[in-house]
This record gives sequence, C-alpha cells and structure tokens, in this order.
Amino acid sequence: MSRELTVGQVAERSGLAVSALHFYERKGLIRSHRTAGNQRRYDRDVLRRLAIVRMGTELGIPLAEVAEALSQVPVGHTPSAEDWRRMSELWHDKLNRRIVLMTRMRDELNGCIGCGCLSTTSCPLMNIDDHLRSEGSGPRRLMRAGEDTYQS
Amino acid sequence: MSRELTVGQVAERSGLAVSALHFYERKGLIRSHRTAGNQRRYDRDVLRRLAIVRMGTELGIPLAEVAEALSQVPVGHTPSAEDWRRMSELWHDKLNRRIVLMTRMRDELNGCIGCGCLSTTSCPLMNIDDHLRSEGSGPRRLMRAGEDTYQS
DNA sequence: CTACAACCTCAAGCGTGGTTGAGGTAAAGA
DNA sequence: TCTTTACCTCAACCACGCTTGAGGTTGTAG
Repeated sequence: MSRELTVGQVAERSGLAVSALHFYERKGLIRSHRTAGNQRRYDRDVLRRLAIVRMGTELGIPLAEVAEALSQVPVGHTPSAEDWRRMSELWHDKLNRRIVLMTRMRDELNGCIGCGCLSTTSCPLMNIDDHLRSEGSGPRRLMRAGEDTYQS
Repeated sequence: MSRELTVGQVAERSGLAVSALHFYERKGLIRSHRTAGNQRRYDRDVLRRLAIVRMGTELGIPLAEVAEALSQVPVGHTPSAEDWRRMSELWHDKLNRRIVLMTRMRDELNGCIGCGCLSTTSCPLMNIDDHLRSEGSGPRRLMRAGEDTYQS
C-alpha cells in the first residue's frame, strides 16, 4: 500500500467529493503533486488539512479564512506542535466569540417568550446590532441602524 | 405622522437596504400594500418581522426557514402572545442545538491544542461527522465518511 | 492487450442572499 | 409650478462553495 493517495482515495477517506478536492486545491487549501500521467497524488497529511477545512466550513468560517489559518501550517509533513497550537488557539477564539454571541441571543430570546414587546428601548430583538453585525456571509451591507425613535 | 411607512423609512429604521426589503418581499418574508401611485406602504408591524428576519440571518438560518417560522406569525397586526411564544421556542431550540455543537467542538479543539495527533480513533478533529454534518448552506453533498481505517 | 474505472481540464450551472444600474414615475418642498 | 428626491420594475451582476457535464487521457485487472 503506497504512501501516496489518489484523489479518489482522499475523497473516500475524507468524505468529500472529488470535485470539492479539486476546488480546494484551486483555492490553495490543499496541494498535490502529479504522476507522469498528470494525475494527482497526495501526501497523507492532506487528510489532516481536510479535517481542519471541514471543521471550519462546518462552523461557517469562509474558505478564505480557513486557507489563511492553514497557511500557518506547513504542507507535506506533520505540523509542529507550535504550528498546531497557534492554529487551534485562533480557531478557539473564533469559536468562542460566536458561542458567546449566540448564547446571549438565545437567552434574550428566552426572556422574550410570550412578551411580544419588541420595544426599541428594551427589547433585545430590536437591538440586534450591538451583538452580531459583523458575522454573516456574502456581500452584505454593513448596517448601522439609524437612531430609532420608534415606539411600538 | 402617518401610521404607514414608506420603504425608505423602513430601510432607515430597520437598518436594511431598500433592495433587501424588495428582495424579502419577493421571498414572502414581508408584505406591503401600494398607494394609488404604486408605491409601497408598510404597516408598522413590518419592523417586528424584520427584526426577526435579521436575527435569523445573523444566526445563519436560511431565509426560507425564517420565512417558514414567520408564516406562523400573522401579518398586518401584532402577533398574539401565543404566536410569538411558538416562534421563540422554535428558534430557541435551533439556537440551542447550534450552541451545544459549537461548544463541544470548541472544547475538543481545546483538548487538541499542542497534541497534533489527529488519530482517527481518538482525535475529535478527525471525527467531526458525529457533531455537525447537517448544518451549512448551499448545495453541499450530504457526507458520510467511509469506514476509515487510516492510522496516522 | 483490451476494456473499464478512474482520472484529467475547462466551462457552465446552481442556490443563497442580496446589490447595481437603467429607464421611468410619484410625491413633497420652494 | 417646478425641481428634487424618493420611489418603481426588471435584468444583470456579485461572492461563496461547490457540482455537473463534455470531451479526452491514464492505469489496472483480466
């Protein structure tokens, strides 16, 4: 059993589609070298990188950011403990921020149950801006709600 | 000051772009009626609905799902306490699930710091499937990693 | 040595969540 | 009344994260 993996093998082991692997390669997330016949061959460390990629995408982190994080991890061989630590820490923080925000919203939503107030001054639902407004994907306008004097 | 809001007023008060309001209307998330001159006018309850929409999108909930949740809330007048409770509860659960998952991943990532193991059997990073695999947007293949005997 | 599976590239397409712009109409203030 | 601002529709476009398909090549099992 060769040390090298074909794209099909990587797909199977990672649970990703071959097309996704090609895509990730174009985006610089993973790397391969080629056989004489121009077919991809992967070092086994690609599976680690893909695990990281998947974790990121699961968390809704844009691929570009995942790529950036991964750029700190050397290719072709096992990342050093230090490399790994840096990356984990970065992601941990990211995750943590999201969790804090979501928890706050959840709790506020909880407090809202049955109230239906949505008053501008007190209702958290009406004042989401403070919380998230920086997450989200796609071309989304950075919103800044005008000073709002609306009373329910 | 009229009871009716123009699209510009709604945009300003909600912090959303006019184009987004048109878009949401096409998607059935909000409704308007028209003046004799074919301009949109909104009941004030649209602001509540938009607050809900924004909350949902912040949380990464697809618009279609937000729309579904909103369909339980009557249009044109203040939702009843019961309507509101049902919706809040639904979202609370959704949020809660996401928080639990993310927390688990965070903690596991925490445990990974410095380890770099990524062993198939024990490393949580290599076994993400169990956790999330149902979130995410866009046409994404429902993955099911093959039985994987890979040893690092 | 042949057949079939697996691989290659490149272009186009899809779903989500919108924005941008052209070309034209409505409404509100001086 | 006039002018300016806000609004209208419709079509096209953007970014992201891939998939699909066409048309052709490689590699391996029998």
